[in-house]
Amino acid sequence: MTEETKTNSGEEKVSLNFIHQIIEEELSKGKNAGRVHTRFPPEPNGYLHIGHAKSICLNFGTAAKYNGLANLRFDDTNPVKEDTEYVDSIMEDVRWLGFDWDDRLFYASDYFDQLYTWALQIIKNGKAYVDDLNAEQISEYRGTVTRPGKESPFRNRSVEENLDLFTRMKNGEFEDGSKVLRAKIDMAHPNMLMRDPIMYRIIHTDHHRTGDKWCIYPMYDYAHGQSDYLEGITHSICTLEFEVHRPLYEWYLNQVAEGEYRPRQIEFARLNLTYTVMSKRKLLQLVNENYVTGWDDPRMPTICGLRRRGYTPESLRNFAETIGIAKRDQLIDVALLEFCVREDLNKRSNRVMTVLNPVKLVLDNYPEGKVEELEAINNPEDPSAGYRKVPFSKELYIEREDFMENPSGKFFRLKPGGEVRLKYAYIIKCESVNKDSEGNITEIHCTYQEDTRSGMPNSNKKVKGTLHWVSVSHAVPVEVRLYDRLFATETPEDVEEGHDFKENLNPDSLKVITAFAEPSVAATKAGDRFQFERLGYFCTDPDSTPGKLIFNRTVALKDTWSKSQQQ
RNA sequence: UGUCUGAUGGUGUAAUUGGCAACACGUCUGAUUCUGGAUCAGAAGAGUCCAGGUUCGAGCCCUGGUCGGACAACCA
Repeated sequence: MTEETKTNSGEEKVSLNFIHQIIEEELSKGKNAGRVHTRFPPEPNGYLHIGHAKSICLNFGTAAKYNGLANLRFDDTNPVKEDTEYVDSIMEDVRWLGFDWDDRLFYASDYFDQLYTWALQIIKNGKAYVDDLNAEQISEYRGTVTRPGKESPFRNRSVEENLDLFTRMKNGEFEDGSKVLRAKIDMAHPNMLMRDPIMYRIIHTDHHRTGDKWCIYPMYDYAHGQSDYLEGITHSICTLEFEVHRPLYEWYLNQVAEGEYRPRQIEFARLNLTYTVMSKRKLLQLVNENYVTGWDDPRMPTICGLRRRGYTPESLRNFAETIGIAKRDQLIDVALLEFCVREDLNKRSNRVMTVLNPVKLVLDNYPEGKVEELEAINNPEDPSAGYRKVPFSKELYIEREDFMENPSGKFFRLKPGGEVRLKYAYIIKCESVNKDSEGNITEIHCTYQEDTRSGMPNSNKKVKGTLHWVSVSHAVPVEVRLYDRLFATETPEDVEEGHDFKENLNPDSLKVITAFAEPSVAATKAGDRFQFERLGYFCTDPDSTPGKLIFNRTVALKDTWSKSQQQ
């Protein structure tokens, strides 16, 4: 918890992240007339992931905290990479996370006319020129980090010639790559980005919004700050890799902005998670090469993947709040994310009994054909969730792992001669087991004590273990997709020369099994969330149909028993 | 090598004009429990990258190092 820490007196001691400290300092000086306005500016060229969620929470959260506004703006300045498919998914994801931009939906492409006009003005001021050098030459002329660049032979064209050439670029007279508009700054600048950066390039490609109206498109650096300026953004929050861009951001602004007001760029550290990759390029590779089923594969760190996995928006927002905002590189243990979902799901999801790896258990002294409808609590954390009935009969399934023939002392589930409680039902005692020719247990035979049923006089009797179960004749076979971490190593992107991050994929990241669920799940619809008692949190997959129910494991329950067994 | 930037328990984030290094996760005890979950109580774990300096007092200020990250696309 970073933003609020309770003191003993119960008052809130406020501890601000560095961005909020900056804002409060500015506010106290009356900067921007107390206005706080942020924006989330994705390029619509891919799906949003949990790193974006951090940024969304920061931008929208900051605006909300200071009674300000947050815009959604698509940074769509490169038509060859962008598509409306992504625009739609991004809007869906931001909304799903619980944020709203009201009527403040913008596109950098909304500003193409204004940007063009400003470019003309910058040319007139002698601060930009049309360069005929090709890409290779430009890169050559730019020099290196240790060696200054040299000026292009076209750098000193007259304003008139530049104006003429730029207009003709816009009119489509030149081919892609034949000319660019560059800012005239300093070819020897220690910051490479300031060595006459490109403002416009020629791309004869239809834009997903402006169609064929333009064949010249502004570069990120030229478009971004001006877009911020046009929208009245006060704090332009971005990730650390843009730190080097800040002088350029400010340079462009100073070419066109009037008056006092300037948006301010502030950078924070992007999110890295253990056992996952976050780079768009690598995620795309996983999709294209079919290592996952798509962008919304429940193992993906994308927002749509996490949604399908069963994560809640609340858990993601809480996660973002918990990890905080700072400038040092962060590698967050994915276990913290898992903690955040469990914490949320524990409070909100109804319990249900499902047996994943069944073994048959027969109650020898229970009447043949008898069925009892036992009352089960839907959610012990939420009394208002009520009760349901679960059928109980002579033949049941329990988890194979819940029985051991020769257990160690610490095992307090079912063992020969031992007693356990069947949840909501009776205390039973193991009498014998049947095995097949290979020695595998096929049936466990038990006796039950009638007066130990939940709620009955002798039900207080103490036993160490309580098992979940499902009645064989009432069980609903369901498909369960057991998801685990996609990668087997903590930092899958760290690979030695000649190796590929995909070698670090976890071969067991998905196991599909058929399980037996209690009949109450029959009415489930996609997106429903459950706790399968003693196993974990699961949600109904969109592939699920009434005839074939499919559940995804969101995350297993915290399991100190199996952890202690592994050691 | 240039510029920018950062360094606080295992992880992440705090520490207000310099004043007992705190919170969460994780770990370990114990209590409780019809989920080996949850809940409750408690404990261990850093002396703040290093070396100097200023000061009654430095995580914070100063000087010099060390180590990490970002940047050399007509991507964003």
